[in-house]
Amino acid sequence: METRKYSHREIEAKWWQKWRDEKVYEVDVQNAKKPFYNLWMFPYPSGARMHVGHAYGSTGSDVFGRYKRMHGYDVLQPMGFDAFGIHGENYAIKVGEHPWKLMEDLCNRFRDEQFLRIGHGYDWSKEVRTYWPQYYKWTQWIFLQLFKHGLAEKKTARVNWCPSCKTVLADEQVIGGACERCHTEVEKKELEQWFFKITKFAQKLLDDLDDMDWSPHIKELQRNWIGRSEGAEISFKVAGSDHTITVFTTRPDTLPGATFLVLAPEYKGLSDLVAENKREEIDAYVKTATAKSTIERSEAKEKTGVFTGSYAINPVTNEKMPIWIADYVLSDYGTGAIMAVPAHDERDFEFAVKHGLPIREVVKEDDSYVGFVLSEWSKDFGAFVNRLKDLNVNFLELDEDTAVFSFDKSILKKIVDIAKDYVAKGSWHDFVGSDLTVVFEDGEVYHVPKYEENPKVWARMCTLNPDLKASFGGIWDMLLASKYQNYGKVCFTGDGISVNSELLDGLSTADAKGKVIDWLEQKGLGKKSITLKLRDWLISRQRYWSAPIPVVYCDKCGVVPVNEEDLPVKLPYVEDWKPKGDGKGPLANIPEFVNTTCPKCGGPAQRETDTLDNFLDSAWYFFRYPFVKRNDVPFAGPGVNDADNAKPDSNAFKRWLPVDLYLGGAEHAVLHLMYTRFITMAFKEMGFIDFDEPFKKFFAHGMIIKDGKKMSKSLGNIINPDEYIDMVGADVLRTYLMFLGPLAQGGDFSDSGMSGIVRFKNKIIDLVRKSQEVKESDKNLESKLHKTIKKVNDSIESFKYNTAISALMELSNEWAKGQLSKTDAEKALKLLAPFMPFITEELWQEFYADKNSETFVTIHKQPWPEYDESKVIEEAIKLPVQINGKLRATIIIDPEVVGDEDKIIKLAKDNEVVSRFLADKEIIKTIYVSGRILNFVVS
RNA sequence: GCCGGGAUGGCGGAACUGGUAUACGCGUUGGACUUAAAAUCCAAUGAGGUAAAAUCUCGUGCGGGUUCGAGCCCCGCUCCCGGCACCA
Repeated sequence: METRKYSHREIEAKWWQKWRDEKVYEVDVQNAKKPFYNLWMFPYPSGARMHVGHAYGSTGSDVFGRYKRMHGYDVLQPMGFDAFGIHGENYAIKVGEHPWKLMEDLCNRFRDEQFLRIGHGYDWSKEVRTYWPQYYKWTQWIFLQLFKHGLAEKKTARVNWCPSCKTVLADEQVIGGACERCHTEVEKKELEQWFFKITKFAQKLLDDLDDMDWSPHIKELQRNWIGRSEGAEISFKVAGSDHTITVFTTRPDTLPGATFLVLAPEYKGLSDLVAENKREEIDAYVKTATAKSTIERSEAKEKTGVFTGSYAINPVTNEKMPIWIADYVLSDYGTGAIMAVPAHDERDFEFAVKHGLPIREVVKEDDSYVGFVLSEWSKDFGAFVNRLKDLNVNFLELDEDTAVFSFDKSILKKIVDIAKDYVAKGSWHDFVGSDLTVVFEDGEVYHVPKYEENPKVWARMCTLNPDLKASFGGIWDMLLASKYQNYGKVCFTGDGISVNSELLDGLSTADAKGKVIDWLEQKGLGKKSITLKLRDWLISRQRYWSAPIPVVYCDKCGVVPVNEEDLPVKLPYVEDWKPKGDGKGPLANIPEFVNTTCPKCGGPAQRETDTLDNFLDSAWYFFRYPFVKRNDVPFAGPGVNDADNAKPDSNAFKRWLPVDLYLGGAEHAVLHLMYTRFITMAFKEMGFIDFDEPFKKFFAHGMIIKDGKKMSKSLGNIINPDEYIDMVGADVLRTYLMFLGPLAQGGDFSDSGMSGIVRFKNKIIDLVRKSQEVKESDKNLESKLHKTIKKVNDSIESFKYNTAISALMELSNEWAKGQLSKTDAEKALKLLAPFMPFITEELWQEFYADKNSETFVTIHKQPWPEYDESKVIEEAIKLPVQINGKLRATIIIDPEVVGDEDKIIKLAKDNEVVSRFLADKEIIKTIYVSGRILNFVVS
């Protein structure tokens, strides 16, 4: 057959232009009948081109959108650019261009040279760019709403300062003590800044997660980030003064074991507690400690600290507790002060050992959980050793009363069984070896690693059990001589039974916590309390390329918000926009911007010169897309604009939110995704919307790496999708990327596998062409087609596009050997359309489109093929036959007799191989799983 | 250290609810076509075993367990990836 040439360059350009000109993917938000909001995280341009990672995620989203569109949904797939803010500005500094011009150029290029060519069904008529004034006007409007509702406030706090980016950062934007953008180590500074009160919603942010249809690991990351800890606040009286010190602890049950208090060097009110003769020493310590960075502090090998000279009183024991300051206590978690319980906290323990502070044990490990050797080893000892010798157990006798064993873990079970005999006989209560400690309690087996690896456990065992210490004197002495000697003292951090605690004695940790909290509440000394790691969202930035915070400072009226009708507060175009690092934003140097009049009294006033964190821009952009044409409201919802509700179209508007499906990278789990949830909750609280969560479903796609490493500019291993689009076409690149593995997993980019996709594409072209004259499909091939429809449906819906593609490849392999009718070939073509939008359009237009149609009709809006179970032929089943679980034969059975167990057993027994294996054997049991497997259990 | 996720041929990965492990693709080898190459097509391809076979043995990171039967479930490890990290 003569084959027409399909140049991917030609046809791909032809179709994306056609789609654009015919507005194929534009959605009428007001009149859409079946809305589906399909969102992918818009990118931020921080380089010259998009890389293949963007192509991967966006294709993953587009495939789903196309699938839904062919199911008759009005799929809104908008796109825009998160081009305001620090990442773009840093790039502008690097290339030495003004961000206004640079961002406009970059975004145009991303859109026109990359996104359009890759064949995504984006509705560009709803494009959003966060730096456009018509967009950031509403970002500022949101700030004003939060301010008016008490969700934004200006306060002084110790904040993160990035010396390289020359701005403050939110906690979420500090990764491992370094700036999220430039990886410079951040400093802590005490500054007055604007915050959003995200902590107000902490509990809701946590609770909602339980029922949300989000990738589970993302939910877990958010839970960890919120970091909820339940415990108690306890107040301690300072001896000889009116002061009290309040601490937070998750272990109020250990209060009787608290032997000293430790305050952070930044503790407020510290100077009131310092004894005169200690003042100099303390000042010096505070000075060195605060000069250290967070990283330096956490990496300190030794726990340093200084005694203040003051004492607090332990309310349970009435003993004096020295008050120390030490930099291992963090000022910005809890109350900045702790009660130290060295017996049950490793850090306190280390500190106590170093500074010679008392250690009081108040929790004992529950004996019913771990027990030790109690009885005489001599009893049945020799017999036991003999039995172990047969098992290759290394036996080492330290002295006549002390025995150490080592053995391979593989024989643990056998040793346990032997030892159990002795336990059963009453000879021993437990069994201990040097490799393992095996404890039987109600048949349970516990296991403790080698003492060299876990000396703490051994030290604890010996301390808690004097008998053990006596019988293992050798090991005990070795421990004391070793580097682990510090652990010779008890430091048990788990739950157990309270001891030495008077009112709590004998209670389990959980009960003791409850009881001590009741006791404290009665005495007015404390209460149940919850502490979070999550802190309020710091939104001030001392940078140029962002939306100015819309407030002014008036000498008379104080902090005054800008009137809504005066928005946007425009970011002035200036030549000198680079950050100075003086703690003020570049806007502070522009008098025309700074000097204004007070919106309230009309008097002279100064504008706020900090700008908004760009994460606010992206925290609400999905609200804007459907309503981007509306300049009167940011988005439509019940409370946004009452007048709007009077319009007949308002309901149509509202149907688009929340977003049906959001796809994006996991790297935004605690930044962007937490902020979007907060803003949505704030909108709800302010009455603008009537739902709590922004996305019905969120799916995290994986990352594309190169040779096992992240793609990065510094490694120079960034893959540009453009060259592949040139070389093999967007259809092949898309399908190749989706074929790498499940979408959640990402993949390692290597172009070696791409040739398989090229072959597959060419094969489909040939097959569709050859089917044009075929009137009727082969029955078995039609059956395969319908199985494929089902498989493709299931695979796409669970984002396992790789298996959808492999199912289509299987179909093509069989199709090459048989005939599909012209109509069935169209079905196959449609199944491929989400992956290869261009070639499927080309073929469909050539062979299937109505040439007389006046309007343009596209394959991408054709109905998706229906799965017809009646077309699926039940083929003869190859039934595996096992004997004792081993495959011995497969028998071919008619699908009609699948349910007839007796007949199948007979058939199996007639099989030559089976009968050979069954000869002379007694069948004990026969297991038949209908149509799946037949297993004979024989003697 | 803590919390997640993972480990399957030479490679990327399949495998329904515990039921024939390695689908699909790449690569490799051999063959056809060709003057030749590319492209295309056909065949083989987990390891061992054998003259060749075989439903002969072994095989889903390691050691155990449950089960007629385990890649999948349970217990204990190792390694890799991601996140958090002196968070009381």
